[in-house]
Amino acid sequence: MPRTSDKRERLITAGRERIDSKGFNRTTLADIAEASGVALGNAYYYFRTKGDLLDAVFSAETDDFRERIAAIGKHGSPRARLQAFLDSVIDSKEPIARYGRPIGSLSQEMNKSSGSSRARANEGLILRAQWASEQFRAMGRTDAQDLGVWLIASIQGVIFMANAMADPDVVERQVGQLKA
Amino acid sequence: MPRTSDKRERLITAGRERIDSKGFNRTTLADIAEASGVALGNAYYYFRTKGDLLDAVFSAETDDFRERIAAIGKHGSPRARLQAFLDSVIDSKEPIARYGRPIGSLSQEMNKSSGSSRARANEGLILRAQWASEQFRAMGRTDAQDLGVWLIASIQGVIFMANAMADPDVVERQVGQLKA
DNA sequence: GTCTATAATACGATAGAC
DNA sequence: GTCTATCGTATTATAGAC
Repeated sequence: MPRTSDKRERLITAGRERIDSKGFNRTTLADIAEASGVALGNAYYYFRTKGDLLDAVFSAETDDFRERIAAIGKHGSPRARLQAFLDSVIDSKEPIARYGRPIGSLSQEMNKSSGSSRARANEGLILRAQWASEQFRAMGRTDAQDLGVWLIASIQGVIFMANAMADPDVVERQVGQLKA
Repeated sequence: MPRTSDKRERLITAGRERIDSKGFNRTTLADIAEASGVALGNAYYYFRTKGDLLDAVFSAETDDFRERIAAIGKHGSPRARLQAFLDSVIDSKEPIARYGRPIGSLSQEMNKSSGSSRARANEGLILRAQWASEQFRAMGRTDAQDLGVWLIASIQGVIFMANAMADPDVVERQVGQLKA
């Protein structure tokens, strides 16, 4: 018996994948547990409720985004950073068209299960907008705030349409336009 | 005993309102039935399954959109028509920021309950994009198709952000920008 | 067509042995 | 820490009287 196990992490990873593709409400704990190779009852050793697991999923997603912008931070100019960010969106065009699930869209789905989840989901979106606004500000734009919100909104919208049209190229063409 | 009753329609209207505000998965049939003043069991006389009711809700929403563009059609120029459409979005900024529920966002929530629902939800989005593309085409734009998709994507994205930020003015400012 | 039960099921959560 | 079994409850859906 190992003193430490990676089950907690496996649950988060599997939860993230299932929730991304099916949505929170339609993803059951049994589902996540099975995908993780963890017994249903055992999952409750790691998370007191389903909502707690969701919170962990959101935190993991936010951490990932922070890592992404940290990596992007190496690019010299704010403009290059924004473009690198858009490139990273294009890179995931296939899963986007298939699942159509920007992390933020989850925020609309929840409310009841865990009071903090909605805030946590929105946090991801707002964090992105803040980061984008910073880049625009560094570019000397006076309307940086609105521009940041606009950029993230546009990406969310494109993801949405690409999913509705089931066409990954929509991501590429539209985000390509955004870069200009 | 009336030969015809408006219960079917009442169920659709109530369903639409509840689903708009709470989402499909968290809206129960008992909930809709009560709001309609229809007994739970009786609802099944009108709709064989919950998914069937959802389909009817989507059809109603699509019909509404067709009416809206028919009314807008009176405006002389395609440009004026597009602007009238954006105005209609701004007009509903409060419910948008509160519920954050563009009809299209439902498409991500469903799949299981009724196979056709997802297609039906996407249909609403695609219809909008087609209409917008037509206007751009009438304006002589060669990239009309992409522009139409872009416009609808932008609106969806803005609605999204406005909801995340719980700020109706985001709708007004961002859609105002789109008009330019 | 409409109603009041109630069946059937799905799912979150817990109990308790190991 | 992990497992199997099960409880409690919410919700879709049906049965059957009127």
